[in-house]
Amino acid sequence: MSLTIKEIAARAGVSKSTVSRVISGKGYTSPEARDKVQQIIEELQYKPNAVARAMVSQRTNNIGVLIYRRDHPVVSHPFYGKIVDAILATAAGMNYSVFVTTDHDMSLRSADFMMEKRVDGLILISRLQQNVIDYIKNFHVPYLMVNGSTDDDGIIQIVNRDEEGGRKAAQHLYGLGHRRYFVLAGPQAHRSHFLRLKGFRCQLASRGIPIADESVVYPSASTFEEGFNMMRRHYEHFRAGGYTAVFATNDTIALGAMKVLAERSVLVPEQVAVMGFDDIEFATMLTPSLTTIRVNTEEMGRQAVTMLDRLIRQDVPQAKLIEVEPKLIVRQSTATNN
Amino acid sequence: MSLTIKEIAARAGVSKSTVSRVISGKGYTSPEARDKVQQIIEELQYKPNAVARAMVSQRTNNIGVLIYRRDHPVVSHPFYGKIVDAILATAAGMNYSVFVTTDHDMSLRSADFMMEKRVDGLILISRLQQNVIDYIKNFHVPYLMVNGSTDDDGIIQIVNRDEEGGRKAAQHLYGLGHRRYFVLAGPQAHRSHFLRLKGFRCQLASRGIPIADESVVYPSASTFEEGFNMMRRHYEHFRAGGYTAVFATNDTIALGAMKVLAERSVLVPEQVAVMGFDDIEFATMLTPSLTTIRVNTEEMGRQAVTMLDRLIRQDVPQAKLIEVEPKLIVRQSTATNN
DNA sequence: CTGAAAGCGCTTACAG
DNA sequence: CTGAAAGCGCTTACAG
Repeated sequence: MSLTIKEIAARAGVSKSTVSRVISGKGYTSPEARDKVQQIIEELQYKPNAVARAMVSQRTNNIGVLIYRRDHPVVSHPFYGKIVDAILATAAGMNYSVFVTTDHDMSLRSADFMMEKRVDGLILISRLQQNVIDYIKNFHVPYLMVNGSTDDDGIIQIVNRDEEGGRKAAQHLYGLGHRRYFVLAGPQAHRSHFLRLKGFRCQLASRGIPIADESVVYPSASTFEEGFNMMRRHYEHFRAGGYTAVFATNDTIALGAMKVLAERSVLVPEQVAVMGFDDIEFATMLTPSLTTIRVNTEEMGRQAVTMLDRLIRQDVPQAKLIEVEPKLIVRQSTATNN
Repeated sequence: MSLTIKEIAARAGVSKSTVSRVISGKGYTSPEARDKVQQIIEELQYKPNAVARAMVSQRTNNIGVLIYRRDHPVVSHPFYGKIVDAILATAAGMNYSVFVTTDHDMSLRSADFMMEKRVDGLILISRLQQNVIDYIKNFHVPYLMVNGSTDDDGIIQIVNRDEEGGRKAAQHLYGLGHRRYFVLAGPQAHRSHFLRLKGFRCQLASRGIPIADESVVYPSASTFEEGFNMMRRHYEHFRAGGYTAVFATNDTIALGAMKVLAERSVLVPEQVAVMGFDDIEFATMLTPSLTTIRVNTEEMGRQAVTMLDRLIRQDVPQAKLIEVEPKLIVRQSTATNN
């Protein structure tokens, strides 16, 4: 059927071994043999069968990306999608192909998939269940976690400095003169949301402005709908509280809150300043555009693939935790009028 | 290293053949042998090596997704990302793993990747260069195109009924009483944008309202930035024209235009109604939320995988063109005040 | 510098 | 019902 090395060898009048050598560039080959073989390969557009290669080399040059999302799409997720994009770009540059798998329910099935496919390594994104992690550990594949949340500290992680990001957000709002802050904090079981809130609070506390518990509400998911619902539910309380600034632990929650403010004709930023976290693409599109803390997703994706490649090549990195730096992005939602 | 069938066979005291039979469920095996083997497999968490299986079965159970985007991220693309998500979901249900590849430059390299990996089939998304298609044709892999744009009519395509969608958009605006329409039409080389504009125009022409050429501007890319820039550039012309409705051939262009209107304090929908096309996730999030024509991306993804699977299994479908139905989604940006 | 042989981990006829 | 053998398409020592 498909062209094989045997066919190439026959046409070139050499052995399979020789063809293999010219393809890999390893071992000696006479210039004549080499030219002849290369010409035929070119002519017939022969591509070595990667499956066969993987069979003998015990390397597939594939990596797997496993994302856990309970109820939401994943690749089109405005934040995780960016990480996946960065992974794809870096992986392509390093000659890895990538399997993308998502998992809604019992995550073992999709993990199995990966194990059977014999990927060289695995990138876990977001909050994986511990049982999935334990399961993966049983096999020999190297793996690491991006923006994860786990108690398992044996695991290499690529994360954003979320606590510092929270501090930057607080510092920005504080610098604008705000003193009453209303916070929408996503699921605290997730490392990111927890640390963002913590950093935000700590920074303000250090300025002598502790955030009261009544000023913080907790959307049960980091989604637009939840941000919207929680802001609606607590709107009266919010208005009564004299808050001049809203901080949400991610952009989509912030967008949900802004939608409620728009409904109520509350002007942003004139009456209330709003900040999010992540810097998703939409943040620039709405009016007013959203001030946020940008997570360097490109760097995270790049580090993930680079580190995984090292793990695969047994060049074990020392660091268990790789952190990327967040950055304040000021836009209209916190602009001062002038 | 890794557990092999040989090891399982040894432990169970049977031959590799028998182990293979109990795993595949094909051929006869005595209940005793079966139980014993299954127990050991369970105990050791043995997973058959998919690479070896692919080697002999000549089937990888992998499919590849190849997306072309000149300068933009791809997986996080608000529209294509949704299609990819639908593909992932359907593929998982049919026991395919999926490689996702994007391609910025010369697209042959990433296509090569796929050919070497020996995917069982390929899904091409968006506008691929003809040379890539020609290249892919050279190999034996089945492939089809989703939301594509090609002159090549030998190719199986899954598309949205874009022309009809354009008509529906026109019908909606017409029904609201609008008579002066300003249109931002994305790259006309792309089938979707071309047909959406065409449908829109035809529908109105049939109502006796031809759209003059001066009422149509052409963003050079289907992006927010281009929508924004073009609306800005033509703003004076737009104001002078007495337009009461804006139609953009996709949502992100519409969002760009809306941003300009917001800047100029033009009220949507009170002064100007705005419609997009696609129904990206963000359409619901901004205020006013965007009225649009929803493309059934789930159905497209599902059809793509289902059809590709049939191609792979040689169950060749007759239809060259599979169309999915668009749907009008009315939101705030065209709401009538009441 | 080159070819024959063995082997990667499976599956699939084919004997028995 | 079961096992030995061949083979999928490569690569890698090993002789020559």
